[in-house]
Amino acid sequence: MDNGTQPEPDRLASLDDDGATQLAEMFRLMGDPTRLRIILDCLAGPRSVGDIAERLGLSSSLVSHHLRLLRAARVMRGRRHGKQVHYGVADEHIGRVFLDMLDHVVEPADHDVT
Amino acid sequence: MDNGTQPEPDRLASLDDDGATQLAEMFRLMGDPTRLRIILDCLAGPRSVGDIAERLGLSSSLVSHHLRLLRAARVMRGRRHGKQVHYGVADEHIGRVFLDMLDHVVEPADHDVT
DNA sequence: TCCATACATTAACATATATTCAATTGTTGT
DNA sequence: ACAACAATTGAATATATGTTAATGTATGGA
Repeated sequence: MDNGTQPEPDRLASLDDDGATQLAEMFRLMGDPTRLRIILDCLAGPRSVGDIAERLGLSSSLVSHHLRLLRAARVMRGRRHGKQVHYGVADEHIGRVFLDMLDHVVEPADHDVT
Repeated sequence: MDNGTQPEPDRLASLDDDGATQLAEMFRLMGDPTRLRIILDCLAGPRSVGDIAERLGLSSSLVSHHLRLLRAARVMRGRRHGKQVHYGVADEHIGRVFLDMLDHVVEPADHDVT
């Protein structure tokens, strides 16, 4: 493994500061354990707020607060089904992001600093 | 587009709370605009702290501070070259994560809530 | 060895964010 | 219309986080 100079497409290099901020906003949303657990729970399929709350041991209020943020950022989507609102992940890119990140986390150490 | 029930591998569903926290930690690191810009700048190739600072218009101190966090999380790696330390992205998964997220951000709206 | 450079670390401060509790809105069934 | 359940919202607070500035530590040259 060389880890050389230009291994990735340069769509990223061409990102202006504004685009970077937008990206960061997304990552920030997933950077909270509670929110992440909510997302992960819904990856398997749409769930109601109450269900999520119960399964994860959180208050409905808290779940709803987080979902509002995720909704606003189009990470998740809600649909009414009778009394309940079922939430699911907005698109498949989101799932990919998690899988790649998971690969990174799992990856063996191999880091010497200096 | 159906956005159905099980579109993603279930490696994610099998994540325990601890794994979720670990993932979240990674995302949190990328959730800061300054840090993200630092990472993006280094995606094209290893750079010294001073270079990064100058190119992004930040103080060396600030850059160093952020790099320490990124180093600790194995997102970035540093190598001494004489007086300077050149930083680069730790592995290629990281680059992928950005690209997928970029796709998500770019994706057209298509969201109706309720 | 002495000095200047390049980076790292620490501590202090300001800001932002997650969480809880209470009140409210919306929906279904009687 | 009323009661019961579900979800949302708002305000208050505790905690966490980013940023800055000051100090410390290696490195390379004279």
